[in-house]
Amino acid sequence: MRVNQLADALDISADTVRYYTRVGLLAPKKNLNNGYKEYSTSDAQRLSFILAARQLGFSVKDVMVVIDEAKAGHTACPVVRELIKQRLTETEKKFTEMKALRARMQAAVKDWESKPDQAPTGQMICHLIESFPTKNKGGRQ
Amino acid sequence: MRVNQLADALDISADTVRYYTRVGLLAPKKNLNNGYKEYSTSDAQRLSFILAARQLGFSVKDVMVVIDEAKAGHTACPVVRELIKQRLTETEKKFTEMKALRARMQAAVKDWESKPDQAPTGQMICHLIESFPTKNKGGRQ
DNA sequence: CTTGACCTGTGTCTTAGACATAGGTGTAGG
DNA sequence: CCTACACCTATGTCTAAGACACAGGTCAAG
Repeated sequence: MRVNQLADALDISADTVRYYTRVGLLAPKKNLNNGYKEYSTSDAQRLSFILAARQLGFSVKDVMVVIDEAKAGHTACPVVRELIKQRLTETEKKFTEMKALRARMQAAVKDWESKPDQAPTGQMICHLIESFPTKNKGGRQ
Repeated sequence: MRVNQLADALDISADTVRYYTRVGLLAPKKNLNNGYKEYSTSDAQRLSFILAARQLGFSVKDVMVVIDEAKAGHTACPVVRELIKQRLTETEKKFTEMKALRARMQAAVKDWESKPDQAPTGQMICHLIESFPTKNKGGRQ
């Protein structure tokens, strides 16, 4: 199997396969005849695992840790449970931030629809942005 | 004003100030005596603008475009309205994806609490991940 | 003058691939 | 047998927005 065949089979880009190969998650043997990488069925199997893990929010490095654990013959389950809790915490945080960002952006879009254009001055670059209410959280004043 | 004073004043990291300087958004003059960068009040003012724009989801490159427009004497407002719509669309998309990701992760955490550890086999790396229900969207089969 | 704490600029590193490019492969046609 | 030409490949570089490491400079206390 060559890179594009594998990529097509799992519906991802060839570059993604190459990337996982580059970082050592996949280990195809190279065809000495033409230098092409030849992926085996077990590479495909491992790639499926990687994709499943990525779908669950694990980082590529996480996947490496998990696979190393399994290669050493240990159960990866405890590590997996620990890692996903960390990633979930991070995701929750980013999610909350993004929700707030989205709200700000929506408010700005709506607000700016009714406001006129204005030429820049020495002080102002864009009055739309500069006059938009800032939520300053750590209200030290 | 030196980099740390400016950073502290606006409650961001010195590296962020250095980054904006590096990409040309800030243009301090360098103290020929010691090579340090000296930020003026107008640098501080511009930095405030950058931060306000960043808070609204504009990319650093967006900010550069907006500032260039203003420096050319044109109103940046139309560009600003256009850009934020694009960014909002992207943010909505990422938000939706992240919401789904979060749901998957939460489900996985809960699911895995009750499942036992299992040693890796030649086929399985981690049964928790591999047996987790996959939402395959484009159900070609 | 020296010590030590702090500060600075510059260069490298990060994620997870996407993109560009030079060259190789394979097949249809001559 | 040889040439086009379409397609495929590996490798190297690039991305965003800073964080981090590090070697050297500055400044005040002693």
